[in-house]
Amino acid sequence: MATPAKSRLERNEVYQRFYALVDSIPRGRVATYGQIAREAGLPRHARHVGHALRALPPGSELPWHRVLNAAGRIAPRPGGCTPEQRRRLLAEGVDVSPEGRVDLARYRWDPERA
DNA sequence: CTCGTGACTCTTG
DNA sequence: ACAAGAGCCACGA
Repeated sequence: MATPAKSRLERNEVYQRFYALVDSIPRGRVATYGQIAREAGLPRHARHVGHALRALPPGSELPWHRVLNAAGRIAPRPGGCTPEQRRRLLAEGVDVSPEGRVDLARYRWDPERA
């Protein structure tokens, strides 16, 4: 068997942890995929955060738009919802360049600091 | 199970 | 600042 049931359950738990972390990003702040993975106790699992967010239903309440890549850019994705992510961030007071770049030094969420 | 792909990241040049 | 290569590992065919 390539995928034991136990692994699937664990994956689900990991996803829930990612969702909880993303959900705790304050309004007007942003975080990176790698950062979320680290906070979840899984360093170098940045891609898994991407997978988790990709599996999110369209009408989700989760603030997925507050998650950017390590370069402080809106992650390009096949869906084509990138413009909407930029729009949502702007609506929260996050300055996003037309190219989708955000100043992480200014907007990065620091769980320790608040 | 193998293989290709990817909402990633880091290091080099 | 950008491009290329390597590392990482789950997902879907």
